[in-house]
Amino acid sequence: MNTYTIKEMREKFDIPSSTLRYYEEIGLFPEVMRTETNQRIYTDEHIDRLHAINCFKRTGLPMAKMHDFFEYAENLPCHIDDIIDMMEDHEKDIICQMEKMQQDLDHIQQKVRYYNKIKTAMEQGTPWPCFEDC
Amino acid sequence: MNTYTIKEMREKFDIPSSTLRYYEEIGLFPEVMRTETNQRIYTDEHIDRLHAINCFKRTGLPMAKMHDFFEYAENLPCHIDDIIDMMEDHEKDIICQMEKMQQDLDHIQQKVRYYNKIKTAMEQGTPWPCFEDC
DNA sequence: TCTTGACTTCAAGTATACTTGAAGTGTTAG
DNA sequence: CTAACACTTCAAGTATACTTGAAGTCAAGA
Repeated sequence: MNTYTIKEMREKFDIPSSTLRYYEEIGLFPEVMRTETNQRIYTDEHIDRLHAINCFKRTGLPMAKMHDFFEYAENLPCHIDDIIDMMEDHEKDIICQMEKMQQDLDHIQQKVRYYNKIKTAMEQGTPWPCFEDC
Repeated sequence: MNTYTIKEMREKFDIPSSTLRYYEEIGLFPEVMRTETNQRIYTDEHIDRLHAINCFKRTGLPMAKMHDFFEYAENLPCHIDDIIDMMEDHEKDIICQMEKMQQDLDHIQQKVRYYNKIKTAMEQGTPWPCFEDC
């Protein structure tokens, strides 16, 4: 099993050490071992956990729910239905977010086209397009 | 031009009135007119603005940048390049978010499959699958 | 050995985006 | 006409997710 210092962790994930200590403090991390001089030693388990946290974070799962998730995962026999429900709900939520995100992207691209047309019109002195033209 | 009370606005967008007042306070809204008794009157311009704010918000554009955007849009001849840059950057950012979101969705779907396999194994008393099986 | 820098704890501070409360004015149904 | 409720302002409070600072310990090179 590989081990990592806090420096290696922060460099691997490009996050401040304070964030790693914070995640530990709020109980998002499995127990972190220490050297004889009290410095943190992380393992591959922490690497996996941090990947999961980042995935959940990017997809908008609040930390309180991540906390529940990791608790369920540590006691699967009692919480198999809870964890499945949570993940299926989150899956639906992400799909919903992606659909909205696609629509929002369409709107932004429409704006890009519109303002580029205006720029062209400004440079050539032709009349301004209206927004509906896009 | 249609007009709307604060009640109509909050029902149309399903947001609290306080949010509408807040957006106005921080300058995200065009001037809001009042009745003789000082109550706010919104117009279609505010409807459009609120749609834009929601689109920007969902795609992670901070309010400070929305503020700049609306300022640029009100003075296009000076800021046509700024507004195009901002929208093209935001477009790239959204595309990047969508790619990550798709990967994150894959991970979540993998978890859903994995925990469902475990549930089946639990019910049938067969050995637990390992995570790599998914 | 000294000094520079990294680590530690713990408490307090910050950023973003609102939300709530108090105190007052206006509006409407019975 | 009064009760109940919606609106107003302004200041202060809240939630989430960290970040920073102070004070101290530890480590490694000149």
